[in-house]
Amino acid sequence: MPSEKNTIVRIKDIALKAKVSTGTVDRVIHNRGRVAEDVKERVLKILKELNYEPNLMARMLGSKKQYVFAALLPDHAFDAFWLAPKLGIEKAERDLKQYGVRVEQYVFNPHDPQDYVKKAIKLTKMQPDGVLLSPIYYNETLPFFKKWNEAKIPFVLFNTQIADYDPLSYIGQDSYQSGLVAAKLVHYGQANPCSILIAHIDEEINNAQHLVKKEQGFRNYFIQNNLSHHYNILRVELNRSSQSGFIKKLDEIIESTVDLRQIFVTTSQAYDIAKYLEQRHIKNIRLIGYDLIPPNLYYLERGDISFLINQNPKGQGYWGINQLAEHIVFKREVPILKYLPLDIVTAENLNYFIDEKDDAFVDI
Amino acid sequence: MPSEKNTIVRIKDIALKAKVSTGTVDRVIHNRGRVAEDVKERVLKILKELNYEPNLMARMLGSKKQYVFAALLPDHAFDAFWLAPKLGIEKAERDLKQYGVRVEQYVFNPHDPQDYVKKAIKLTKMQPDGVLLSPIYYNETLPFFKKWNEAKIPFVLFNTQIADYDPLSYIGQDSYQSGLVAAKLVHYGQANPCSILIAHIDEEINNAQHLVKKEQGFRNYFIQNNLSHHYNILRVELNRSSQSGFIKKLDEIIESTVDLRQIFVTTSQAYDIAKYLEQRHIKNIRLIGYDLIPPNLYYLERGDISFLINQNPKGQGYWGINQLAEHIVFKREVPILKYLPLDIVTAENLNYFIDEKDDAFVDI
DNA sequence: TTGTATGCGTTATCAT
DNA sequence: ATGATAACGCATACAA
Repeated sequence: MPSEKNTIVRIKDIALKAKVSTGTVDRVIHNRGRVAEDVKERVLKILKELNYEPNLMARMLGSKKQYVFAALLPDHAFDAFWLAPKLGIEKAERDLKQYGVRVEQYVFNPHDPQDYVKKAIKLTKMQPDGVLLSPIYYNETLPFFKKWNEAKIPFVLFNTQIADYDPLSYIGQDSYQSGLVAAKLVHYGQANPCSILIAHIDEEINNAQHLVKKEQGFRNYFIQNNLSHHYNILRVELNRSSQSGFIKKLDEIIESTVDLRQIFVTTSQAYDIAKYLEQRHIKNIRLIGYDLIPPNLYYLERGDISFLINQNPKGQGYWGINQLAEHIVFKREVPILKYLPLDIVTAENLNYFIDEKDDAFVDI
Repeated sequence: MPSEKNTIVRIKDIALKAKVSTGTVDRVIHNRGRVAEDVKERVLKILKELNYEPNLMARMLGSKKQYVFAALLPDHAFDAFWLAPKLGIEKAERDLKQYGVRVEQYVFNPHDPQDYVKKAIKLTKMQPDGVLLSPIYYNETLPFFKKWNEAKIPFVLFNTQIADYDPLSYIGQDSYQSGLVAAKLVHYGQANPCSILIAHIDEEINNAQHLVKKEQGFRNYFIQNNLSHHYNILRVELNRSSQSGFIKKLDEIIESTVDLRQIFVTTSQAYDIAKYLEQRHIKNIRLIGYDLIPPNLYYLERGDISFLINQNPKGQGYWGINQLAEHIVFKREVPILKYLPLDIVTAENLNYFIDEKDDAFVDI
C-alpha cells in the first residue's frame, strides 16, 4: 500500500516532482498540447502516483469560464405535467450558479411540431455548451441530434427516450417496471377474479412507446405470477378531443363488463376517468394512474383514485441539468441511463412528494 | 424595483462604495469586532443594498478552516438498520470534503447504555464543531445536551427525537403518518371485514414513542374513515429474546383469531413474523412492515411481505450531516424539523430504494 | 516546447 | 480602528 498522504496534492507538487513548471502540468492535465511526449508521460505517471485531484473551488475561481446550457421543453400552460421539470431545471440552475452555469429555457407548444423545430433552431444558434430536452417529436428531433453531434454539443434526454446519435444520458422512468408496480397494486387490492381495464388516454401520440411498455409490464405481472386465468384484462384507447366519444366508449365498456373492478390509466389523465365515474355514480371501480398534477391530486385525496405513480418530473429536470454539469463542468463520468424511483403515492404520503422544499432531490 | 445588477458583487465593491478597505468589510461580515459603530452600520447597509452574497469557492479557498463533526450512532453489527445511516453520513462527508468538513464516527453497542455514555464522553472531549446523533437513551443523553449547549456545539438528532435543549434540528420520519399509510394499504387490500393485528416487536424499549405513534396513526385511519366496525384491531407486544415465548404468543393469537388477515409490524422485524407464518404454512395472512434490511427484503421478494415502509435511513444520516454543514459552514437557516418521505416499497420498485447509487438523496 | 506572472474573491496577517 | 498585502490552488495570457 502506498502511504496515504494526508496533505492535498497540488499542481505545484506535481510540477516539482516532475521537474517541470506548473504551466506544463496544466497543459498535460487539460490536453492542451504543446508539450513533449516524454515529459507528458512523466507528468501523467506522477499525476497517477500522487493521485492528484483538482481543487474544484480553485478551478472555478481561477477560470472565468461561463457555461450556458439550453433546455428545450414543452410549455406547461398546455400540460401541467411540464411545470415540475421546469422547476427542477431552475433548482439545478440555482445550485450550479456558483460554478458559472446558466440555463436558457426554450419552451414550445407541445401541440405544434413547427414550434418545436423553431425553438430547436433558435436554441442551436445560441451555441450552448450542452442541451437538455424532452424529444417528444422523433422525426423532427433527429436532424438536431446530428447537428449537435457534429458541433460536439452534448445533449441529455428526459422523459422521452431516443437512442439514436448516442445522447450523453437519458433521465426518466422505467415504464415497463412502472407497469409491474401498477399491476402489483391492482392484484393486492383485488383478491377475487374480475375484469381490469387498461386505459390509454392520449392527447398526442408522443409517448406511444411509453404506453406500450407500461401495458407490457402490467400484463406480464399477471403472466409471470400465473394469474392470467383469474383476471380478464381489457384495453382501450381514449381520446379527449371528443368529449362525447370519450364518454360513449366508456359507457360501452362499463355496460358490457359487469365485473370491471380496476382501471389502470397509463397517462396522467386518470382524473378524466375519475370524473366520469363520479358523474355515473360508479363506486366499485378502483383507479390507478400517473403523475401528481392538481386534478389527479383532487381525486386522490377524495379517495376516487387509489394510487398515483410519481414519475419524478421535477427530478427529471434537476438531474438532467445536473448530468450536463457533471460531464461538462466537472468532467466526470455520467451514467448513460438514470432511472428515477417509482414512487407509490397515496393520499397519506402525498405531502412528501409535492412539497415545495427544494431539497427533495438529493441523491444521497 | 432596484436594478438587477448582472455583475457579481464582491467585497471589494462594498469596500469601494463604503469608502473603507476590504479588511473592514470582512470584519463587519464576520462580526470580528474592531470596527467603529458608524462604519459598521454604513457597511451593513450597503451590504443589504447591493444584496451581497459571498463567493463560497473563494471563501473556502482563502480560509484554511477545517470543520470536524462527530456522529454518534449504533453499531450496525447489532442491528442492520444502522448500516444505512452510516453510509449516508459517509456520503455526506464525501460531498463536503471540499469544504473542509470531516466527520468522526463514534459507534456504540446499542444494547449497552454504558457504552453509549462512554462514546459520548469521548466525542465531547474532541470538541467537535457539531454533533449528529441518534439519542436512543433518553436519560443518558440529557446531560450531554446540556454540555453541548453550554459549549455552543450545535447538535442534530436523527431517527429518535428529543425536544429538550432545543437541538439544531431533527431528521426522521413522521411515525404517525406512516401508521396512516400502513392502514391505507391494509384497507385497500382488505375489502371484507376481518381482524388485523398490530405487532410491536421490541428488541429494546428505545423506540417506544415511535411505536405508539405508529399505532395511533394506524388506528385513527380506520376511525376517521368510519371503518372501525368493519375491522377488529388487535395488538401484541412480542419479544425476540425468548424464541419459544415469541412463537407461543403468536400461536395463541392465530388460534383464537380465525379471521386474522393482516399483520402490521411496527418495527423492522417483519421477517420474524414472515418466518413464523412460513413455518406454520399459513398463507392467508398479509404482512406490512418497516425498513429495507436484508431479511425483510428476502420475504418481500418472495411475496410473503406485501409492503415495506422505507424510513430513508441513509437519508437520515446524509441530511443530518448536511444540516450541520448548512448551519455551521454555510451559516444558513436550517429547518428545525426535516421529515423524510414515506416510501412505499414493494418487490416491484425495490431496486430504486436499495441501489448503491450515491445520488439517490438529492432534494431537488 | 516550456516557464512566469497575474488574477479570481476571500481570509488572514501584518503594519499603521 | 483601519488599511495594505500575501496567501489559497488553479487558469491563462504572455514571455522566453
